[in-house]
Amino acid sequence: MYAVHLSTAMTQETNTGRTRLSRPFVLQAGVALADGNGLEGFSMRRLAQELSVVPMALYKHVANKDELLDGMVDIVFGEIESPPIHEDWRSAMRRRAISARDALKRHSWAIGLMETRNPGPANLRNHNAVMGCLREAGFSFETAIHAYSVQDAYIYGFALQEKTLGFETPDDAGEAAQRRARAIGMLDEYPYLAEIAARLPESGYDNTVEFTWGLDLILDGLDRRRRTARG
Amino acid sequence: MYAVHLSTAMTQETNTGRTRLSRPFVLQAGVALADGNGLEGFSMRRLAQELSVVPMALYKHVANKDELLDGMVDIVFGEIESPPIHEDWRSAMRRRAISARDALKRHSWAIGLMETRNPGPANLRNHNAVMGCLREAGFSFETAIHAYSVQDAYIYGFALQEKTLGFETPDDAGEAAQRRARAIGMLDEYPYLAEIAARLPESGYDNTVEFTWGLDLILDGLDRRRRTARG
DNA sequence: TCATTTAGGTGTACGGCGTACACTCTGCCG
DNA sequence: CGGCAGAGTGTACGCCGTACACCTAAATGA
Repeated sequence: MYAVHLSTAMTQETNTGRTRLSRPFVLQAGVALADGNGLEGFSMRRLAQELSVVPMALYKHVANKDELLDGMVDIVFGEIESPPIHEDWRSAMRRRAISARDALKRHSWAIGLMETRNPGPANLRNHNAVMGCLREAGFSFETAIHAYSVQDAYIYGFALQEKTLGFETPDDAGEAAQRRARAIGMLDEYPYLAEIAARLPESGYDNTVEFTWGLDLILDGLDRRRRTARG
Repeated sequence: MYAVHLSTAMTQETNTGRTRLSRPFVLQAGVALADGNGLEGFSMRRLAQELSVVPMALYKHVANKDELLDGMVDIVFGEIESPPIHEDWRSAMRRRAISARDALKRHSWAIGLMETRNPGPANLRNHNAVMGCLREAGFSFETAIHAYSVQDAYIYGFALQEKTLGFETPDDAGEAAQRRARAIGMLDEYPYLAEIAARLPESGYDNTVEFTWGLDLILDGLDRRRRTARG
C-alpha cells in the first residue's frame, strides 16, 4: 500500500549486497511511513516490514517506539526555517510561522507529538532562534516569552484544525460543511452553522489565506505591545 | 490505581442488586478513567474492569472505541460555556475561551481528539453560539469565520502546549527549564534558551496570565478588524 | 592471514489490545 | 407460564510493543 523510498545517502551496502540499517536511515523511513499511512497506520512491525527486516532489528538503532517518534519529530522540526537573528523581527517571524505550518501540513502526524516529547536539537535550535530574534529586536524578556507563546499556540492550533477539518479548497470546504449539515439535519437547530454551510463555497475559503489572516493579526498585536512596552 | 466514582443518576439497579450499564453511564465512566489515567492508560478492557464488567459488555452501549471517544469528547464540549448570543461579543468570547481552556485543562486527554472526530451535539451547539454571537455583533460573514478560526486555533494550541510543558507555577517552570538546560548542556549553544532557564523562575510566570495575555491580544485585533470592515 | 570480539539481524514468546461471534441469563410481555 | 428481547459472558483471532537468547557477518589486531 505504501512504499518507503529513501535516498541512499545514509545507507551502507554490505559485501553481500544487503543494505545495512542505521539510526538516521530508520528515522527517515519512519517519517516516510507515517507520512504515507498516518500515525495509526504506523507500527514498529510495519516499519520493519517496509525495510525488509525483522521487527526486532529496529531495536538495535532506537531504544523503543517513543524514542523513535522523538527522532522523527525532530526531523520535522529540522524542516522549519529558523528566523535569522538580526533580520527584521516581523518578517522573520512570519516566514518561520509559514514554514512551520508547511512542515506540519506535510507531516500532519507530527502535530500531536511536537510539543509532547523530549525536544531534539532541531527543536532547540529553532526555539532558541525565535527567542533570539525577538530579544534582539528589542522585546523585553517578558514580552518575548508572551510573543513566543501566542505564536506557537496559534501555529500548532491551526495545524491541528487544518488536519482534522481536512479540506483545502473553497469547494471542498463547502461540500464538507453541507454534508455534515445534512447528516445532522441541523439547519433549523443551528442556524449560524447552516449559514456557514450555505455561504462557505461561494466565499473563496482558502486555508493559507485563513492562516495568514490570523498570523498577521497576531503580529500586528505583538508590534503594538512591543512599542508600548518601550521596545 | 484509579477508581471511577459516579453519581447514580444514570444507573438502574437490577433486582439482584447489580447496577445496569447505560450509554451515558459508560461515557461518564470513560471520562473519569481518562481523567485519571490519561489517554494511553485508557482501554476498553480497563474501563470494563473499572465497571466490574467483561470487556464485551461495553459494546452493547457503544459501537466501538472510536465512537466511545466521540461521546466522551462531547461531554467535555458540554462543559464549555456557550456565548450568549446578544451579549457584548468581546466579553462573551473571552468567557467562552477561558471556559474552554479550563475544560481542556481538566480533561487534557481530549485535546488531540476535540477537532479530530465527528462533532457531537454539544460541539455543534457551542460553535453555533460562537458564530451567532459574532454575526449578531456585526462581524461580516468572512470576518466572523476568520475570528472563529484564530480563536479556536489559539485555544487548542495553547491547551496543547500547556499539556505538554506540564508546569504551572513560576517555580515549576523555572525548575523544568533548568533541568532541561542541564540535561542537554545547552547553555553555550542556545544562549536565548539559557536566558529563559535563568530568568523564568523570577519572572512570576503563570499559565493563566500567559493565556489571557494572548487571548486579549487576539480580541484586540478582532475588534480593530471588525471596525475597519465597517462592522 | 586467521582468530576473536562485537555489532547487526533473527526467532520465539509474552502480555496487552480491540472486537467478532456465539452463548447464557435476566426481566418483561402476553 | 412460555417465549422473547436485550444485557452481560466466554472464547478466540490477529494485531501490537518488546524482552531475551541466539546466530552470523564485519571489524579488529596479532
